[in-house]
Amino acid sequence: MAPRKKATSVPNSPVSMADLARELGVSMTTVSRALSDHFSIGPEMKLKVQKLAKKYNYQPNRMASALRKGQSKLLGIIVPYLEGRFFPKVVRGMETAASRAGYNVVICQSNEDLTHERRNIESLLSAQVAGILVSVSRTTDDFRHFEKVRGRGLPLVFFDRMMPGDALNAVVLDDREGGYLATRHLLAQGGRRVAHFGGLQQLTIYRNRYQGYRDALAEAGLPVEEELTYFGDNTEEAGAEAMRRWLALPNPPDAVFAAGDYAALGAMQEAERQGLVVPTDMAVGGFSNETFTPIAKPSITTVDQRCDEMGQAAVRLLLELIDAQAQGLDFASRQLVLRPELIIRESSQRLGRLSPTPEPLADAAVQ
Amino acid sequence: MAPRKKATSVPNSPVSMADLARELGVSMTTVSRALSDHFSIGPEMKLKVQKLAKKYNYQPNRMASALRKGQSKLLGIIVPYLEGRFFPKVVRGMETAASRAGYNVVICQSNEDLTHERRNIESLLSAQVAGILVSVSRTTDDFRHFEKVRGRGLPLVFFDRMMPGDALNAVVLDDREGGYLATRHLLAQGGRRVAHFGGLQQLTIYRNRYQGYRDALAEAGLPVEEELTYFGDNTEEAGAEAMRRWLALPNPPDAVFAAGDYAALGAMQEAERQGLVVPTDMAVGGFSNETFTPIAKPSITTVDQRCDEMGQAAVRLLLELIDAQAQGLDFASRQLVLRPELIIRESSQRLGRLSPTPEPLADAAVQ
DNA sequence: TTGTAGGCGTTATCAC
DNA sequence: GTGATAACGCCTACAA
Repeated sequence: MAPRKKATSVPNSPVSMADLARELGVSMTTVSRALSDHFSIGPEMKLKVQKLAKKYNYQPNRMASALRKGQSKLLGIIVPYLEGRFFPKVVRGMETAASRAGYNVVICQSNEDLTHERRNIESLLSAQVAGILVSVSRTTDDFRHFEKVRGRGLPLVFFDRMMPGDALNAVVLDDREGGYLATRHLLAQGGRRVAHFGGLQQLTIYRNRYQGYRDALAEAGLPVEEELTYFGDNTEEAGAEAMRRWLALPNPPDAVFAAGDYAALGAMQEAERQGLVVPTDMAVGGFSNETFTPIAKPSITTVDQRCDEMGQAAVRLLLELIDAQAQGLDFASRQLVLRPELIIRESSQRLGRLSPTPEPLADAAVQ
Repeated sequence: MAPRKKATSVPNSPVSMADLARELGVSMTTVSRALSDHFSIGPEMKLKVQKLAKKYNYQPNRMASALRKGQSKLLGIIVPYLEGRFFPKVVRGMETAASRAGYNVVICQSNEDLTHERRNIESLLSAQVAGILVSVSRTTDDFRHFEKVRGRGLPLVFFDRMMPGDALNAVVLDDREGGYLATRHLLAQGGRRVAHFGGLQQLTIYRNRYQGYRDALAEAGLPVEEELTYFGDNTEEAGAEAMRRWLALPNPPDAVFAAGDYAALGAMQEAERQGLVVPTDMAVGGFSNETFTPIAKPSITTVDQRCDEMGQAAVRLLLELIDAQAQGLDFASRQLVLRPELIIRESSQRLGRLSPTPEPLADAAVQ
């Protein structure tokens, strides 16, 4: 039996196509077609149906439609976490783009954990999402769950962090370019010995930022010195620890490019604790344009990741895939690469003047 | 006909209960019951079914189940926006609690706009969510769309910002208490004339923070002076503007409690630009514990909103409502009030010592 | 303890 | 142009 409550207990019970059909004395087919603007329905009939639908505030039952079509109006999103600035901003862009196209987004967090990530995939498959957007967990070294998604013919788009391979759809930042721009800038500001705080090298994004660093050094004819590189988690403590090691060297660096803003901040603070002046004695550049970077004193030079664009682009790509698949077309896999933006602030500016008024925060919010 | 692709194009096509039933030579009923651990099924049969389900990696089609039961495993969330620290953190807590209970969350942004909010509601109703969590848009002054949700018998929980009325389920912060604690602290630090930067007074949260401010003044036997209050958006510029006005007074304040951290920061920076020393000449307290507050120099005293708890508590309340409704029980509406936490930092500490080492960032993240 | 059958709301196919 | 009907996958009242 239908588990729905009696009409008495639920006054505004949802209206179904059958209700409209009955009231108009036509068949459900007609109603369905009129609502989806099918060509075979006469214009005056269409109008009648649509007016009644509006009157009763008819909302199609998406579950029923999804069941019938094997295709819902839901997009699944898997992010490693929802802290910091990056992922919330990307998700924000995704939700905006999705809702413009009449889709809703379902969010899952993998907590940087493979097991969670697998469960997230199952859960989204079970929810019959029309496609999945995923930024791969840091600890993921087995990618069969993603293969399974593709095996089911479900469109899949990676963003920011992708699995290895070529035949993938993805939207990523040109992290190498970001590392290159930041390092070149530090060199241009008179850096002679530029150190690098690198993220964990399992993640492509961090390998690429490191590569950009090396490219910039190579371009300047400088060697990559092992003692000037440190790899760790992007945290203040790790950044401070790296700086302590560097300052204990016989020939310490005079600039540092950190692959993350938290590490940059920690390194900067440690340098100041040890009596150095930033940027004069030690220029600092970070990565991610975290909310605090324009506020820190000195404000921190960093690389912006175009979060919103990334989210919107990923959704657009996914919707194209869904469309193509609905039409039975083959779709060559595509990788979009967004260009990062170097944001120069006080922590790296040795030459030229500092801007007299600090720039306003990008993220100002009312809450 | 079934719109699904042929088996050749989709090798790992999803397995249905009918498939399992056929393979085992039993009825779908048996399979269905075995999978939901129904008492009427023998243990060895249960085992057989569950093993086969595992073998084929059977995932129930939630759309079908939802359609049948009139009840999905989706929770709808409406937030005004996904920027800043607060809402992403709350959503994070919601997703965590929801996924523990086997639910997925669907996110919508209202962009602080009534029209969007109405559309969000329609969209979630259409998606057949099992319940809705909403933080009301700032511009919303018509609440019929929420009444409609309740009219449909769909559980509704407000968080942080609720609509007016009593018979509501909600999880909110005790904003009055937060304002009171912050102001009392500023007075205890020797503030004689404490100013207040207030948010837009349409929102209850800001009215309550203002009320807390007045309560603390009253307790200290001080009057509320109109020239010491300023209302505006929580932005750096507005904070700076307020401070400019106050410093132009014949008898300027020596402390300020801002209902938002961005305004607190702006006010603090403006005071420093005018040559005052924070906290000695001007003590500053904010609200929200934004990511930048521990990093600013001086670090900013603020009120933490227990975001994660709020998200989790809201989901727990919603799930209770869903449960109660499934059992046909009546559920007295309930309002949970979370106690805020005053976080004392450098911007307000005139007495006692400043902590020698700055605390680590709460939000350190790897991205 | 297990099976049969009907229906949730929508849409695609076929017939008129 | 329009209508009747079957099916999507699951759940459950009822029968056996």
